Amino acid sequence: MGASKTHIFSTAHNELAKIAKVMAHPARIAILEYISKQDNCICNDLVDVIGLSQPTISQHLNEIKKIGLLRGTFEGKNLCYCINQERWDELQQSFHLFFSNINRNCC
Amino acid sequence: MGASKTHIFSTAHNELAKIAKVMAHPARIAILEYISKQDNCICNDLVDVIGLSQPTISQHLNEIKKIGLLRGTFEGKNLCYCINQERWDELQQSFHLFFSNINRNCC
DNA sequence: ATATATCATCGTAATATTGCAATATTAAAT
DNA sequence: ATTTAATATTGCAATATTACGATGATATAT
Repeated sequence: MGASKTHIFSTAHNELAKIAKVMAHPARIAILEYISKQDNCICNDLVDVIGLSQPTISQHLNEIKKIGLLRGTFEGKNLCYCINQERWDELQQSFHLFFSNINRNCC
Repeated sequence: MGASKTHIFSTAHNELAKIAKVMAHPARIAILEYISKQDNCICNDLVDVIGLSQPTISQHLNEIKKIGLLRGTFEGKNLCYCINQERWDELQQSFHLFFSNINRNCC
């Protein structure tokens, strides 16, 4: 085995799990936090800030990009990107809904 | 490699990543949602509800337990548990803080 | 006491993730 | 055109995760 049986779960459950998976690594949390606090788009300082190799940072950025959290140009020299705020708000709302939906009468 | 370099990240980043990791699987999202919506503690219906084998469900429950999200007794027959609401609120707050901390002046 | 039901643990196979060195690609600068 | 700087891709090794069958432990029912 080793692969998740995604087909037996609802789209909503798979979606939230996918988002959580991106956040399930301290490097990606650190990257997201760093970018989200910047005044401007950032370019080439993440490798120094985070402390992982350039290929590893690049891979982590790609995971973050996959769920639509980054805006910017991704070609050539001086890649410049920042948080996609609409998407950011969507994710925040997804987690909020998940955690809000609890039955306080239990136990 | 294969293992995360947790030592180079802050405790806060590692903590949030650890929580997200638990949520990074649709089965665990489904389990958490199901339990959190119940009126009473649940016992032996998760295997049927989720659709994974009993050992697999047991493992997922253990992951959820590790971050303190479950309350109840865990030995013998008729295991009975529900959501630890204090911890639930803590996690909600953690995600809320993470997503709130964004600089809206960028780009 | 024995059987039954429920949950945990062990062992194992399949797959995914993490990380980096080496290399490739891209665009600007000289 | 060549060099240089920034990012992406490839390939690989180490480790982690997912899933389940088999088995073990525990408590209730008969």
